[in-house]
Amino acid sequence: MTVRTRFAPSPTGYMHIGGMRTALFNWLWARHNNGSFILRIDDTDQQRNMQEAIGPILDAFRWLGLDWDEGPECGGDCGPYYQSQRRKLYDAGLQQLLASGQAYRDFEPAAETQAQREAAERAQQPFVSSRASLQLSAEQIQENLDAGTPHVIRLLIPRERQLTITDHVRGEVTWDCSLMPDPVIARSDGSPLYNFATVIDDSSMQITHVIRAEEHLSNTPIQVLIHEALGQQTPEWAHIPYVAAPGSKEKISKRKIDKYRKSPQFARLFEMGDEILGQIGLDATADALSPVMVAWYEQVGFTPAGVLNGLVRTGWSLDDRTELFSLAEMIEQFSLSRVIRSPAGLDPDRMLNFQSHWISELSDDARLQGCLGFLQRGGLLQDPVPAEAQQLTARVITLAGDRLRLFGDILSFREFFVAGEDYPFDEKAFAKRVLKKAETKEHLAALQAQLADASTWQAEALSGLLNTFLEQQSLRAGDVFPALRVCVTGKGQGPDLFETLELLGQERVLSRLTSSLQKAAKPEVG
RNA sequence: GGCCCCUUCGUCUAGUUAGGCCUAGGACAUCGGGUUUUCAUCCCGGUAACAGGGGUUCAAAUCCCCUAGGGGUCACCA
Repeated sequence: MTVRTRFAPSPTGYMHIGGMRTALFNWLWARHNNGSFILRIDDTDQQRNMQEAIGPILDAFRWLGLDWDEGPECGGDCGPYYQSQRRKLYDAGLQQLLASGQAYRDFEPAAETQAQREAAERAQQPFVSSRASLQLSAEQIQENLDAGTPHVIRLLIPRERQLTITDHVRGEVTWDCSLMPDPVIARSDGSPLYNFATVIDDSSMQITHVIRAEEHLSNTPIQVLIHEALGQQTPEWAHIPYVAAPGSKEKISKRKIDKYRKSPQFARLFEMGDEILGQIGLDATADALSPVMVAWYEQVGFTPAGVLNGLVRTGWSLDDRTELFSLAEMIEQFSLSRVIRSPAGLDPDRMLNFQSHWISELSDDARLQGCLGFLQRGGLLQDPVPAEAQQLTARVITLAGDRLRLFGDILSFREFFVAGEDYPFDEKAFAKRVLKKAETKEHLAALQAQLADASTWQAEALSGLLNTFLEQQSLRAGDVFPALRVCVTGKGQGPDLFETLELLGQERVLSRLTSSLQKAAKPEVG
């Protein structure tokens, strides 16, 4: 039998990082088995702008390169793929259960049921349905129906059952059905509830493996019972642990972003993001854009491979040594049996580490393409990027080397993209490397004269010039190089100085040196 | 509170199914050293864990029991 897995998001308008991990596991299991991956929109209770609500979700899949064989946009043999359009199927299932007596119309007022539930809770007893409506005669039921008395449809739980499932990650899990209330499967307006619609859909879409977060574990006995009542085969189950917030065991949630901002584990990631998002005109404090959302990673310049590797290694491992997985390797190696049982916290440091690895695997051109958009949005490059600006960018990227961990990091090399001095200037570094020793200014002035006379402005020649200068003046590299760097880049450290000078160009180096020396002459100003 | 799940270094994890190869391995983070004009990279090294208590056994991270802690879920949400 071909494996068919599904991911069934409700249209919320964003893609949660934990949900993405669940989707990835489903996708990997399908691909690993040469099966199909289905995307289904669980919108039984939503009535909002669908495009707006599912767009970001589909975008996240597309960005990560996770394709779906059936679902929105592409359709498929088991469509439609929106629950809101599958009402006929649900109604038929409901009729079947009603006819077979495995479900019943419950006319008990909701307030009454609620009161019973509360009473049971107060008495510290498990709550089970009163089933008062089961005592109604056929005539009474018809009268109620004719009178339009509101009622829901409940599944009749077989209370004598002990129900055991064999879960791919939890093993055997057993429930005592005598402790379960009869679940509502259709609202008083006749519309189906999640547990019921899901079962109908999983069955009619021939889903073989339901891989979902463990918060659904308690829904499983109900779903098994519905499958059985309908005479359907049950899919195989795999309840994977939810993704926890860094350094905690709590499910990561978009409602706790303020708390995460203050957590030491998360701090670095937020800082990096804020720095970048601020420069490209996005609101870094918006709840919709945080490391809880997949979109955030794209917006700050993660690569899909980095995010994917991070996700697959939270809650799953191959063995005791393999950390790096390309998408192809994940497909090859993924298995449900090696999913971890306990919740795994999202680890920002490892995310970053995987990201640095995968960005370094990219071709020069891919890195260039990734960075250009950030420079444009940051206002440092025009929209059609002029050829020479592209060349410059490519050279800055090469120079930056592994300092470029995110595409968005290119924005921290602003000094190469502006003609004037509109870039951050590290005053502390300036004070330490330039102002601290009086003679440094003289050295820089002498050096500037030589740089002004330089006829060839290339790294190699500049290296020669600078080293010769050191010899002439009997100085050490540390006496001049760091100072020169601060003067022309505003930074206390960075990539190779000679390459930096070459890329900056003679004109900018000289003018920035001039203004730095002016500044040094009157340090009290500013 | 009921039901269910989980518990190995700071973090992600290997080892638990078939007890001995585990004086518990790896990775990330961290600390120290080396390379480098600085930073980053890279190389070398260090710190650091079987939740607790009882059993069973020649032998337990691994099996059994109890306790504790953490979490999920208890809707006419999904």
